[in-house]
Amino acid sequence: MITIKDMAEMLGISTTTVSNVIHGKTSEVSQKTVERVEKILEEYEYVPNISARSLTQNSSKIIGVAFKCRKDKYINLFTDPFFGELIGALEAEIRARGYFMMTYTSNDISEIIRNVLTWNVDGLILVGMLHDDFIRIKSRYKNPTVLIDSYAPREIMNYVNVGLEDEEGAYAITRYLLKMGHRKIAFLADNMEGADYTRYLGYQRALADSGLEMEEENLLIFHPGTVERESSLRELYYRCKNYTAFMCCSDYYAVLLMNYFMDRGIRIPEDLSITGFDNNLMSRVVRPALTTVGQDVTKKGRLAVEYLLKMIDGIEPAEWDVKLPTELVIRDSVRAVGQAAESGGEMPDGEERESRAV
Amino acid sequence: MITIKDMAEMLGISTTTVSNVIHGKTSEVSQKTVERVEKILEEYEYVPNISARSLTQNSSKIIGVAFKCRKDKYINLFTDPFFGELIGALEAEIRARGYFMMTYTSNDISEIIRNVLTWNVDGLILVGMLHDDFIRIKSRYKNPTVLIDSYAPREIMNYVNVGLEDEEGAYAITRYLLKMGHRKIAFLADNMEGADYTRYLGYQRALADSGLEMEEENLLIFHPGTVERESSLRELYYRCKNYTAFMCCSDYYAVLLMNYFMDRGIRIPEDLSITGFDNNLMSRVVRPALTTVGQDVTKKGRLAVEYLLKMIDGIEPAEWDVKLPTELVIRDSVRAVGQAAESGGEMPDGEERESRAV
DNA sequence: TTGTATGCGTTATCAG
DNA sequence: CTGATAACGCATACAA
Repeated sequence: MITIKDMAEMLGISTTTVSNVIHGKTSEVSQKTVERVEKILEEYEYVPNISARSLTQNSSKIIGVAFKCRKDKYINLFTDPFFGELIGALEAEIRARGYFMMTYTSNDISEIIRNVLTWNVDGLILVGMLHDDFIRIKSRYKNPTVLIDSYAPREIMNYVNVGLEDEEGAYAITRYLLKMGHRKIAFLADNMEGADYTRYLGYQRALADSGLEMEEENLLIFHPGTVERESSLRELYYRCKNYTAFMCCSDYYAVLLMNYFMDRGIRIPEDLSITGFDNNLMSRVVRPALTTVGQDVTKKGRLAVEYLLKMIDGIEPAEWDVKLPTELVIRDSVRAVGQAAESGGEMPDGEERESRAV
Repeated sequence: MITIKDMAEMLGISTTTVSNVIHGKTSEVSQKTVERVEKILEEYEYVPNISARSLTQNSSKIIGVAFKCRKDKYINLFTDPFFGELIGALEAEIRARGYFMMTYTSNDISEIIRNVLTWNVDGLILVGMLHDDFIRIKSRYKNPTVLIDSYAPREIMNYVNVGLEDEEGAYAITRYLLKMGHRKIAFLADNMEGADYTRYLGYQRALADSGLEMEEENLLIFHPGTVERESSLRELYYRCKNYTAFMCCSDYYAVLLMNYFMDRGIRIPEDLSITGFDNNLMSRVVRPALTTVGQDVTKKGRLAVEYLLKMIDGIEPAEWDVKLPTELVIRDSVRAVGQAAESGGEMPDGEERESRAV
């Protein structure tokens, strides 16, 4: 590893001059020196030492990306296609902009804080954080920060949240189910805060707009990590006769249910309709293909980086709460029932079915 | 951000003493001073500046993880559940050992080299590298390096490869198909090098052990990225009558085929048996659930880090070519045909079917 | 037991 | 146009 000092000595000039050439400040250097320096730069394949640069610049060129995860989901977090795509998008955009990505996955906020401070990262992207987590981080880390999919209150300034139109997405798919004639629609989630709560709001509004009342018994709320248990699934299996459709808050749960039910003789969608949320790889791969609410995860990642870098450059973002649109993705897991079926079960509002492909 | 110097001044002592306390060299410091320093350390929540530390130690505590990807797969790489799980496992292990992970995803090797050198990473984990890539990287980067799933020749020393018993895995699943009475077994892959070639070898050996000849027409080799094209799928659809089973080199291709065929009226496994490779999320989620070859991706990631850190600590690894075992995962995508069917189609060798769950 | 001095590689200031 | 020189934060050899 050759250093600036090495090269300066070899050429018998000062480190300043070499540094100037490296940074393209050629107006301050004679043409001849520039050429000599550039030659040796090439020859020895000089690569700057970022640690040293960070020290003088007080900037690391690192974007920290911190994922808060449940303890039991530790290793598996990125098995979830959503997180996989997100991290891929973040990495691509961060590197395209000349920064480096350092990821921390932990359920221990103070560990995240330590890492972020120790590396003096120029900016921070936070995924899966709750309100309190964010407050704690912000109290120690002062650089620009972007949240992804958080529903933190707006008391704290100097942050941007990049999220999803959860309410509208849930509204759209519930409305679709209603148009297909469904009246007993179960709502399945594993919590009632943040995104899932907002989705619940959309679900409820759609019902109300159709003159339907929210019924307590249609709300199927489990604790995180418990839906996949055999006992939960069995319970859902017994109760599913009460509904004609399940609206699930994630593709994962939808697929889980669908397979459990199908393996036990229930036909989807003939006997029961099911919808998901996210438009994951899974929802495409499964048969019947899942009707779901789509989001552009790649765009979400790209936008998060874009906003963050703007803030790093000292530009105040125009928006503080960016919400990406959702899209109703109609596939094969919902069928028309009752009146809607008799009238031919045609698509409402001219929405078109997606052509099938993995 | 408080520094050692700040604290030394506040206490009226030297930076050396503070530094010693921080590093637990308390034998060299009086009990009283230790306490004073520790108090201020806590109070001001001191966090070391790694850039500065890297500079003096000539070690960054960073493990670089570089993924080589096809240009068109750029962003989507981690959508693949395999890479998702792998990166999760790597990150967890790296951090548990007190290091930091920096990821680079690129199809440009020189970019990867630049990044690795610029950060002076202590060790490097390489995924998806071809032989030439590895040679190039090694010519400039001298620190310990671990390959994952590479089939590079052994000329270069100072590296460990963590891979899979591809040959045995392919042998096992082909043998299983043979026992189930299949004779016309197509082999589907998108290349004929590295892992896929080794799998081909296993496939061939199983046929030979059953006294069967490899037939040219049973080899379905496409170019990378072309299998998913409509034209390729159509071709496979037309040709599939010639076979009773497809052995695919990845779960992804198996699921792709299965859905394409099923959507066109072919029943799986009644009309056609299909097997995959990897035991991905997808293979579990799909119906019929996929019979496949399983591997422990999390363990693979953990082992890679383990070997790398050993080398960083100056310990010569006991093995240079670690191959993790595979496991035959029997689910529902293969049925018994011919004689095997008549004799009841029972499982060979007492292998048991896995109970179904997502 | 504690302190001084030096160097790691880079950049920036300022004087020549 | 060029070059000393100091500074970033930390660790360590050596001196006291």
